[in-house]
Amino acid sequence: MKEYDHKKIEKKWQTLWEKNGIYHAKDFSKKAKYYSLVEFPYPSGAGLHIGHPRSYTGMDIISRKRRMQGYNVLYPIGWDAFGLPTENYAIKTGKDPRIVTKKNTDTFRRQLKSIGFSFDWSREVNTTDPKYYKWTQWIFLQFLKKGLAYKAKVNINWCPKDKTGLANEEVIAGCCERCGTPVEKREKEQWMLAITKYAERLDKDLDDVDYLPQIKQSQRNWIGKSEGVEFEFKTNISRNIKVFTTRIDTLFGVTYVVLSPEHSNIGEFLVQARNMAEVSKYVREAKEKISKKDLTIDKEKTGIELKGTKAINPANGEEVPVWVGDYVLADYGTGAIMAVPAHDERDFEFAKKYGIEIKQVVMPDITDSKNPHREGKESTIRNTVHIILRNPKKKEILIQFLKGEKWKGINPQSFLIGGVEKGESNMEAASREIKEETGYFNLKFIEEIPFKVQSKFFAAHKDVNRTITVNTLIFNLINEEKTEITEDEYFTKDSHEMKWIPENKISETLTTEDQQMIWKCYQAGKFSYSGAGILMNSGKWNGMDSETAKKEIIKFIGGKEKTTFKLRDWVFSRQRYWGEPIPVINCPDCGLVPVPEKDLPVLLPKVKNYQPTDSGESPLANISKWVNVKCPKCKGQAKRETDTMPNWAGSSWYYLRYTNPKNAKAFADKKNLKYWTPVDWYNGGNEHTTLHVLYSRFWHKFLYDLKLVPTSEPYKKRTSHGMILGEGGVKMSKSLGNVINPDEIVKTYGADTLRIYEMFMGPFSQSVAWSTESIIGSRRFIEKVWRVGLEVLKQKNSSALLHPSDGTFRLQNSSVVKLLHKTIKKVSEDIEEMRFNTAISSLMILATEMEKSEVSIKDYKKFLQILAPFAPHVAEELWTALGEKKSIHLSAWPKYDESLIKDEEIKIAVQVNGKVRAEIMIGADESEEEIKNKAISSEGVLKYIEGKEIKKVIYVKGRLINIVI
RNA sequence: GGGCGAGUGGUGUAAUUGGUAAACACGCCAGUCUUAGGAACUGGUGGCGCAAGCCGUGAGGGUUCAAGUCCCUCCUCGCCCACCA
Repeated sequence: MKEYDHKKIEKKWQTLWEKNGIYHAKDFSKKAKYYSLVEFPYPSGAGLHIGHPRSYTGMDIISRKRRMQGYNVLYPIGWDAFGLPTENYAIKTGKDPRIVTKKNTDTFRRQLKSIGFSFDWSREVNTTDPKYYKWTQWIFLQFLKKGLAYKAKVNINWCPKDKTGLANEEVIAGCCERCGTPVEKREKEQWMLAITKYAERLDKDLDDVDYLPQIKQSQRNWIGKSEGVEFEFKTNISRNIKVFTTRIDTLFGVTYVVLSPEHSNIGEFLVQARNMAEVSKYVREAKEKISKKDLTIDKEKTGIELKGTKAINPANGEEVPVWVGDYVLADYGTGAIMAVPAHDERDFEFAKKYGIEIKQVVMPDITDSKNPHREGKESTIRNTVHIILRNPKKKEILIQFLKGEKWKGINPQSFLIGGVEKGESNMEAASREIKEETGYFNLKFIEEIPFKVQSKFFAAHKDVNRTITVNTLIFNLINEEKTEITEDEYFTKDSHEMKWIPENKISETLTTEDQQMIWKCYQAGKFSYSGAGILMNSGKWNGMDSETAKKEIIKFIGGKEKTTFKLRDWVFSRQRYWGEPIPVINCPDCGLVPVPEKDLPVLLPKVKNYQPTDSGESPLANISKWVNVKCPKCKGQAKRETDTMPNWAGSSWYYLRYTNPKNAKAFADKKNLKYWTPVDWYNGGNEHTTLHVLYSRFWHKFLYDLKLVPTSEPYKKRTSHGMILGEGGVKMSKSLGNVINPDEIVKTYGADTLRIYEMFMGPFSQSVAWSTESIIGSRRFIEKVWRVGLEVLKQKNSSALLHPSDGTFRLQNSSVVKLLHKTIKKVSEDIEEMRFNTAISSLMILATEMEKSEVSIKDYKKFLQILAPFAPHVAEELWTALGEKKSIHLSAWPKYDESLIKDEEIKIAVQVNGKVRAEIMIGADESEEEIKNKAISSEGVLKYIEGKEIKKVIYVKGRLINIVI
């Protein structure tokens, strides 16, 4: 053994590990099981992305550590191989996607193996394998049986470029997630999965899983649960209007009702309107606009009144006008709303635009600091400006500026330059200073300018923290050393709305006045208030708080309490070739007939042309031999369903298949599922938290209800990793030419270096920019480990240096041993928290120390063991060179010795008034008194405290001493 | 507009959760080795200052013996969602 030759070593061990099957998970082993999972990759033609190994190494480290801790670990891998890129490639080249997929998975497999992941390759799955998708189809049939898969004519999101329907989740800002083309709305018959039936549970059960808080939050937001009331407005025409609201307490403030242009019964309403022609025209145009969903168009709300139609408020019998407006969504709630402009910002905007009445019915509680008031609209209020200046140089500029003409109308009330004097509040100091400097203080100008009322106003003065903040605009001007501002600068929308926010944290006296002003503005209808409060103008409910009033009013009008969700049913069909065929037969007599289970899988036939059709049918529709079948029920002529499933289908249950991948009788045997599920730890990309994770939780719950899986949740714990960006922090992309090929890195630096580098480059959950320049550091570290290994080997071969009794090296340095045990502790803990970067840094420190001093074989081996999950090849090589026969990855994770972690002598810092002046050494069991005395009399400190009175001495155990004089 | 998160050396970042800011690594500088270049190793490397020392975690303020960390105001950036009644 001489040179560190990564190529030789890595190849050798990868082959041996595979041959010995050391990473194979054993079904039903008596050991405790541990199921760690990473998202299986989509095998694209570009090969493995440099980001893949990040997630995989992270979970590999955890899996390896678990094995060493004695668990029976399942760490599987497979291919999520159905999908558009492969299909598009097939269209372009005419190659069979099966062949393309085979080629791609071969590449991916080779690449993954070259990095030395401890996957159990014997359990590899592939979603495009008929033996796999047979069960995807089978699960679909169960959905169908339970009525959760259904066909419906829906307005779907249609991508004109990919020529396929998209789920809401696949539409990003109105564009196709894959190709960025603006999405159109098309009415089509589609297969749907009723995920909304599970919305409540998908939301609630998040309480019981260990997901990162952000992940839970975004799932919750996506599900979008909100509790409210559904009730009807009677009208003077033949049809009532059903609405949904979460703010029934504002019912008396309803001044109009709005229907969505896409409301299902819009036709009946418009024919009865006096201005029918106009309304129909509006509805047509609005629909058009919505269908384009072009987000570059301004989002101003538009609408038209249905002349002659009146809705009757069930609370007080008042008649209010009925409108059609494009800000009301057809597919949320009932497609119609009660509009309360005084208490809803959108209604407010609309009412202002069309001159509809605004009626306040909720009084904000302006003394309640916890008032959840959100935001208001433009209003007017006296402007006060408060300034603190620390820099005396800027003072002159400010004073000049204040004296300028432009500023005359809006004199600041106060500003502060030198700081607060004893016994003076900031306000007082400011008053004094401005008076001294400008003489302006006694002048009180009141100018009304628009501003945006903010919640802080209502919360204002409870917590009197007398901070006075610089008005940003002035501050900027001062910083730029200007003495004038132009008309434009002053009157830009920006400076008013964003910057002229009057200070709210000033004093009790001011805020009270402000509050009165706000109240006046509010009553004058200058802004809307959407928080809770006390009811007014609401008949017998006056004086009641919002929450109680809600309950009472529901009772009174007989509304139905209802929970709605933003989550929509899942559009499950795609008019594409490369997906699982939906196993259904359309019979003219029997209707939709499921393919009998014994006939599964419905194989995806070979076609000549993969091009999707403009009519929106899958290329499968052209294969008459495949399409035309006998109806399983009546044996008559029938046709196969030609839609395929989206690629989320196969990935919704793949983790179940790993437990029993070759089972031909079921998607997995119950015994296997019982042993292995749930997944103990699942790591994946952030982008999948609202799609894949939610979908698979839905499938899992469904299977749980059928008693086919033993747990109600699939994943016990979910974490996510950050992306790897290109050099300089931009996205890695072909067009930018900054894509890193993992093969190259493995070739020149080795798999261990790549693994160490990817784990060391930054916090695991955060995005980090790739830097080829920096990799060398990780390589140097491994070489250092190697050098130390060679030294240790020399010891082994010269027994003269060893104690015959226990084989420890004679010259062993006790501080290295201590460091080793500290490092074992730190690495063990860091791995659990996925703080791989700091774990590696402590391994680096230890390696450096070991190189400097002597280390025993025994201790060096412990070091190798904690290094092994990170750099498995080099650790294994050195481990065996030291005479071990069994793989290091099957050895027991080292324990640290508690007694070796404690230091007898600690270095602590001595501060005087918070500044470090000296360092002293103290014994671990010295008393506080002794330590304090030592600190006070230490050199370095004396000159600072000489002749001063010591007020206080603070001792922080094992850290520092602060002497206050 | 809403939600989540983040601002620390030339760079990636660390900081025992309020206790010596910059650990570890890249880069850079110097030295050793080398015909040379490179590699490797050793040392140095926040700013100002000859020095003692002072300043320093996006800006300003507050609380504290002590603030990167807590509180308030503001600015900037990233991600996700976006008329969800």
